[in-house]
Amino acid sequence: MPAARPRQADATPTPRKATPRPRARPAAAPAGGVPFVQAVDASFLESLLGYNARRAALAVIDVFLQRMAAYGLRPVDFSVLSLVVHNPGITSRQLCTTLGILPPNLVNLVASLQERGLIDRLPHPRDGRATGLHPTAAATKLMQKAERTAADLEADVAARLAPGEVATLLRLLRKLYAGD
Amino acid sequence: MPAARPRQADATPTPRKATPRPRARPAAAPAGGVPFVQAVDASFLESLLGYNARRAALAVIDVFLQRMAAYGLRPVDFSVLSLVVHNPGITSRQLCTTLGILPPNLVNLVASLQERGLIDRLPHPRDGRATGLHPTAAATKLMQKAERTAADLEADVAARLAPGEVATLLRLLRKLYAGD
DNA sequence: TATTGTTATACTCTATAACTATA
DNA sequence: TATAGTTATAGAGTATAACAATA
Repeated sequence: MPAARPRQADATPTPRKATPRPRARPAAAPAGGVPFVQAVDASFLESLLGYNARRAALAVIDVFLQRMAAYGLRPVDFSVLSLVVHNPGITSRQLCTTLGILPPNLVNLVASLQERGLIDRLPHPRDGRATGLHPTAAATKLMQKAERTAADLEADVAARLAPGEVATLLRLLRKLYAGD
Repeated sequence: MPAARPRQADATPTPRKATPRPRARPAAAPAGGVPFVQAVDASFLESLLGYNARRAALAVIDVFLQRMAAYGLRPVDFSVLSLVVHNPGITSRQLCTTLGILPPNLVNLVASLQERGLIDRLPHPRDGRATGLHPTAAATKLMQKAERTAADLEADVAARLAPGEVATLLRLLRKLYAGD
């Protein structure tokens, strides 16, 4: 990464003027006037996988966010707790690798869950450098409900698709990021 | 949101102790000892659409980010410029609605593109409150190459899928966020 | 020497309130 | 009054460098 990308820099003073644009395919404008847009044409963007995958992810995650608020869990909290419940003794490093979180950014997240009484931290039995993360009884109970809610949400979203399309979609999505 | 999430606070002293966990399905640990994890089980998360859609989006966008760096364009810059090129005279409001960006966050973005000589701003011919955004010749030239690069990238990603699966994937993704 | 976990820090992204000019 | 654009600002999310303890 080259740095921060300056805001006010300059490089190009932007003199270029406002070429009257003689008759260059007006978007939705009259004859020779300044064109304006009535209906936005986003067809090119909509042809891109990244654009569509991001929009779909945001739509699903938005619903996820709303329903998990009842448990005081953001998506990342849910992900971490789910992994801890299903993998008692998992280390921070393993969480980071699995979820793509950087270690410094996991510290406060885990500390917060510990303060809420959802995670116990015990010395790792094989590696003195590491700390094992263990679900408390409260966490196990909470995640039973939360994962049920997630499954319900999944069913609701699946209702937008035809039977079998959910499995197809999951399979294709996994093929996209497999190996990353 | 309750605030900043305290660092060392306390609230719950986390006494809960380390329940020896008699024989409760050890993740990968021996008999009665503290369990630890050898291979992380992420099967539940991997069954969720949101999780997979997000990972796929991030994987694709990451490649996008790398290749567009050659043009000095982040994904959002590409999206904005693409819409401006295909919709000369589009307004900030129309960009925000199409891309899901909040107006205050578009201001510096557009200003930056204008400083780079890629966008001209002209008064809207029908609405005195609005400003039409127009591509400069440099922007048109740049986006011809950038959109070609995006199409190439699309083909590379599509190589991971069988013929026809890309169309299927796009169709299913759109069904997920349709109406949002 | 390499790795785990941590602190401090900085940059980016996203969100809200409030203001102006025009419709 | 409602909308387009803007400013200022706050809050998440994400990133790097550097350190202590252990492997």
